[in-house]
Amino acid sequence: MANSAKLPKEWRILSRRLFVEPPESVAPQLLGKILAHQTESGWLAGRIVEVEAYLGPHMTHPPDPAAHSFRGITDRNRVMFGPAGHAYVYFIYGMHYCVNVTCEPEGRAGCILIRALEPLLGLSTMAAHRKLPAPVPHPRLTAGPGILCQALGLTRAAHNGLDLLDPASPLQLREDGFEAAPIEVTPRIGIRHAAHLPLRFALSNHSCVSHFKTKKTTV
DNA sequence: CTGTGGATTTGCT
DNA sequence: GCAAATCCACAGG
Repeated sequence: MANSAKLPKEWRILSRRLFVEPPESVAPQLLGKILAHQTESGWLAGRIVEVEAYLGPHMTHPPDPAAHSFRGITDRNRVMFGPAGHAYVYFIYGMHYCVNVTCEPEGRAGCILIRALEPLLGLSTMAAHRKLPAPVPHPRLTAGPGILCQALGLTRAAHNGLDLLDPASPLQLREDGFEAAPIEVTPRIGIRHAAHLPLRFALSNHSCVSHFKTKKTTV
């Protein structure tokens, strides 16, 4: 009973216009926005504090071989080629889900990986999803692309392809007027290809940003 | 603190 | 077969 049946009315749904653009320009604008998931135990929500942009195959200056869309459409990545503002959820390393927001006009791929949240709503349910005894330090709840999906209860089967900008959707992106600054820009984490591109965006010095290891690069 | 192995889907070679 | 947009448990210094 601790969680809300409704989201605060001052949290507004984002405009789809924002997402019908290249992901490298949308990504920094997602910082400070809110990802919210409606579950049987109420709404779970967190503020986005770290994201990465992944460019579609139409982008050649530079190309982005790290993106799942780089070699074209597959069963897994199909929603990335659909309309903007939808959820692309994929399963990785046999273990974790990661959630992205699709960008670009329909027919073009491009997305933004949500890498870390600051928990806002439903913290005890998040702790239960994480199988950790509450109270859990906030970074242990949602600082990382895999664990934030675990905390919010997101899966490919249930959430891949959902419209994030529909007020009737169980998974939504909203804003509350939070000013996201200052922002730091760095290379992306955990990739080998195009590892030098400055496509990771995070709120500077935020405690819920993920701890990261940079991999060996091949390109 | 550092390093290593395991969980086991998806898609390319 | 194998690498990947990850995380955690556990071993050792």
